[in-house]
Amino acid sequence: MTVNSHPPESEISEADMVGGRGRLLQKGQQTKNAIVDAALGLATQIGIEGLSIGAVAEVMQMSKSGVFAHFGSREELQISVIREYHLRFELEVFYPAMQELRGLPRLQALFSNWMKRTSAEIDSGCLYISGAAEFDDRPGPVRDALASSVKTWLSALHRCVVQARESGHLAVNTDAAQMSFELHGLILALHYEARFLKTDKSLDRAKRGFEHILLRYGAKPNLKV
Amino acid sequence: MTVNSHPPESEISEADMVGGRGRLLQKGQQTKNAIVDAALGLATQIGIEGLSIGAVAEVMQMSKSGVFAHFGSREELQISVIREYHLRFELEVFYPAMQELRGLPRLQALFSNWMKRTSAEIDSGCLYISGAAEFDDRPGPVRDALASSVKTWLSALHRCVVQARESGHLAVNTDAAQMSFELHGLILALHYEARFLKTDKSLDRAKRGFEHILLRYGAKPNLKV
DNA sequence: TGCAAAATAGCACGACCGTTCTATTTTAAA
DNA sequence: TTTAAAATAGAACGGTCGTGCTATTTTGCA
Repeated sequence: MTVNSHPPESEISEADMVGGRGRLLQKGQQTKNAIVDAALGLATQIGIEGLSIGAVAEVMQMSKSGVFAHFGSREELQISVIREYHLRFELEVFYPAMQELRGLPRLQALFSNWMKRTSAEIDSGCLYISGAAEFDDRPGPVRDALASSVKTWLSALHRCVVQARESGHLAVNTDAAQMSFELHGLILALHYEARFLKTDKSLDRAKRGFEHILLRYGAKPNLKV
Repeated sequence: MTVNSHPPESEISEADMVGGRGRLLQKGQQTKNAIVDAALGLATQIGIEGLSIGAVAEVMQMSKSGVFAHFGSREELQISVIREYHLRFELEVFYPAMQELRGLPRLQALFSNWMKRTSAEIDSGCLYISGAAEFDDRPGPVRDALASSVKTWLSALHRCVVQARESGHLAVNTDAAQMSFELHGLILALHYEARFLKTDKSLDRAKRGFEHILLRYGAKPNLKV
């Protein structure tokens, strides 16, 4: 087999083979990425705490020790999964919204993307929500990584609300922290009722709740939702 | 030792010794109640799924098989814990609110009790919330018991909103399901931010959110919160 | 092509899990 | 007080877990 020939049975996609600066990744890094990807898929189903190296190894068709060697501990694997989730959340929810105009349009895009991500993936829950329930009483580095990611995201949301107020899109006396809290609640209710209770129309409820909150904080209803 | 003498080292309280109709409970039933109590304490900390017979046995200072014999399976223990939680939730949140006048006063009491229960217990989370995250992808009798309890409670909330509307305390066009959804979101956000993120002022945020929702649905602001 | 280094497999260990079986103790009624 | 039943303990089983150790294979560079 020559150097640049394609390995015939590789399940690794092209995208996994190039790093941030276009350099070809070593085999080990590719595998590690694939493991994290598989582990994330498992974690969104059975939870971060339920994540086991054996289960990941089975999905990867690797030995336990082979998987283990990439992380050195289960905790490090869990943290890697959280970091990966953070990246995807940014990519799917945050960055696209940044394309929108500062202020209300951006806030609407942010919330809309957030809702989509929360409700659309039927078979994979939100790690930020399930993880919070699992680790609210369990101190340690996993909890820290999780809380740090969540806080980063909630701060971004808060900042977006402040910008909307300062752009004149919301009432000048808008309490940004209060509004963020209420928005967060809508997402949590959407996740709870759609995913656990299987209530239909939950997405519509969240959308209408969003409109109610916008009205309360003085948004001009001249923009589409 | 005579028949009616107090066992000197018993940790079982007087209340555990009488059943619903005042009949003295058999020893086995007392022990079972104590086990469920201990298991509930554990479950609120480490989750229903994390609940292990060995851990319960250690708390109870009993053997694993001794604990096991009362339930026949771990699943049955988990379901017993959920049922006990349901009873306490009713006792603490639902029944006291039923003392209030039908309509807005009762709705306010219901939500206030709910908030208190959600936020006050710092070291013990809400089983309905943590359980939802654990079992949203895991079918089976435990999930069914959990979902059934939650639905019972949410139905009671919904009914209370309908009564408030029909009593003229809320706007006639109030969408009770929508309002319930939004109230649920506030509680979830309170739980998330107070318990996981340790954000202070979360209780105030929930209270203010409640006022916002009341205003939106046309409640006369003539009643204390 | 050869060779050091990286990646992976295989195995074993101790710990905990739920569960079963059997023996022992405790209870409650006769 | 006797006695059958209920409650509990103890040991053991097969399973999975995370992790360490030691081979073996694979990789990538000189």
